[in-house]
Amino acid sequence: MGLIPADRQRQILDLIHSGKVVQVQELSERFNVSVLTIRRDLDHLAAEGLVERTHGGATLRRTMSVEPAYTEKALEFPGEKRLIGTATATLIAPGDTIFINSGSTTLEVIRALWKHEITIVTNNIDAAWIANEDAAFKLILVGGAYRTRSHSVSGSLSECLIGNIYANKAIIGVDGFSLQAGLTTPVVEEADTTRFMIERTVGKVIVVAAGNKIGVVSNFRTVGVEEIDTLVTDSTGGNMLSSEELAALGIELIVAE
Amino acid sequence: MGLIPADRQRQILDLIHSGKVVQVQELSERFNVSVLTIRRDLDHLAAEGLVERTHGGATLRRTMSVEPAYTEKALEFPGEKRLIGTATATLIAPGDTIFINSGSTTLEVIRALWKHEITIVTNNIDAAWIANEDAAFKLILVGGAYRTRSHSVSGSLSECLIGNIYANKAIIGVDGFSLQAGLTTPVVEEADTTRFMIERTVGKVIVVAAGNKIGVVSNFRTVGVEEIDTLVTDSTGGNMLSSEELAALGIELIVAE
DNA sequence: CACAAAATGAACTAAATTGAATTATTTTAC
DNA sequence: GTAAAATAATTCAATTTAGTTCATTTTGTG
Repeated sequence: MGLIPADRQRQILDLIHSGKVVQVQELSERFNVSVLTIRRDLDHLAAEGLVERTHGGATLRRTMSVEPAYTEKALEFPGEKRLIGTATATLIAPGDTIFINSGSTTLEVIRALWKHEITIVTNNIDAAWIANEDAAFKLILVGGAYRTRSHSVSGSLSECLIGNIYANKAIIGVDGFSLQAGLTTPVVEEADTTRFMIERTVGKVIVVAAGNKIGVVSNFRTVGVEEIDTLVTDSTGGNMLSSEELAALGIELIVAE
Repeated sequence: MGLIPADRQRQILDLIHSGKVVQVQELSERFNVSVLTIRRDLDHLAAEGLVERTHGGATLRRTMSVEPAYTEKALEFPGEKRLIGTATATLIAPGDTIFINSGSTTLEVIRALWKHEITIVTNNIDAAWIANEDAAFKLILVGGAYRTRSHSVSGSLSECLIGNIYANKAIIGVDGFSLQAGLTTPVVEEADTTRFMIERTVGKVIVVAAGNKIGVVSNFRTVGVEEIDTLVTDSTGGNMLSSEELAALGIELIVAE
């Protein structure tokens, strides 16, 4: 009865994304299939790089050498991202022109900004779905080569448009935030575009990062932490960093909760 | 009492959009047709990139979990536009780099091109929904100010990116096509962007227009008919124009049916 | 009306999924 | 450290689903 493999695997993925560490035994009872079937499901998901297999179950993937598919990431920590979005929106003043790079966290910031009378310049194509006729902000999309995995554009073609704009704030999402290694992402084009945005920003550079990004180092460096003015994170991230240490680097810490 | 295939497939698509996963068995009972027919329906939808087939059913494409309401919206003459899209796709060769402007008809062309190994440069942001990991084309989105109404970008910022590209074909959708007034649209920025695309095209300029656009004159002129090499329209449009008259202007007429 | 094209379903073969039994491996307990 | 328990890998048979080919029905067109 009941479920086809695709459906079962989707539900398992949802469980993992909602924070749980799933166990083979447990899943076997929940779906009324043998442990063998569950094991094969998890192997299948692991082969696609969606989860990380462990003994007795599976967890969220921890290494980030390949760019995760956008929709997988968007489901991680939705509550925290929304809080970060709301907190970040309070830093924005009417009339601002803001660079925002791609990522699910920065998309939440854009969502929180929808009644602000500002100009948003972004390479996050999903911003277009938030900009409807009721949105108060003006949206300028950066052009360039479209990458399916991140729903964003980047590359050298992007720079000719960004080069025509000076913003007075930048909101930057990252895959890794480390005091030693700085801001890092798994895709070199994304790093280039983000760096170029930061260069063209005359005001504050605000980094938004959920707790699972803090202390992480991905493949390509965007800029060092010295370029950063403000870090907005969640309580998990706040516990991993000290306000004093950041203040010494000239970074203001904001914990969204 | 049957449903025509297109209708059934549309309902299946709706089910997938609301419930994420459908099963062949289940659908077979619901629509009172054999599992074989359902399988063929799902294959058909999968061939168009609308769903992802799995064992026992089909799921939403993982790369586009939030489809914009826009595509659900009942379009005018969806059948004719799809025919025009398919007919236009046959004019495109592997390796081509193509400018495509915005509009629902050109979006259908992009949909028909999803398995072509080409480079598409467009200001139609909805193209991002068609470009998923299975799409064969490379997508370059033009940047610029986003207009909610048309889901497109245009304006002076667009031109710096277009100015870096020479395409060997252009596919142009219009709001009005008239032998006297040329190509016209209701938005001046859109006219500018389209004109700039045509200027940067070294090969054929292909206009796609459903029959209801033929003989219509809108507010702003893009270019005159002398700039056009090919017109693709439906049977309604074909009846309103004579091949000979167009040939005298150097325009090839293609009627999609 | 005749004809071509598409849609549908039946019969059959191929492939994938599933679970049981068995053996190997890792983890846990002592 | 070793033994016991749990988890994983392997092989195999049963079941379900998918792919193929063909005949029948429906639809569209001149």
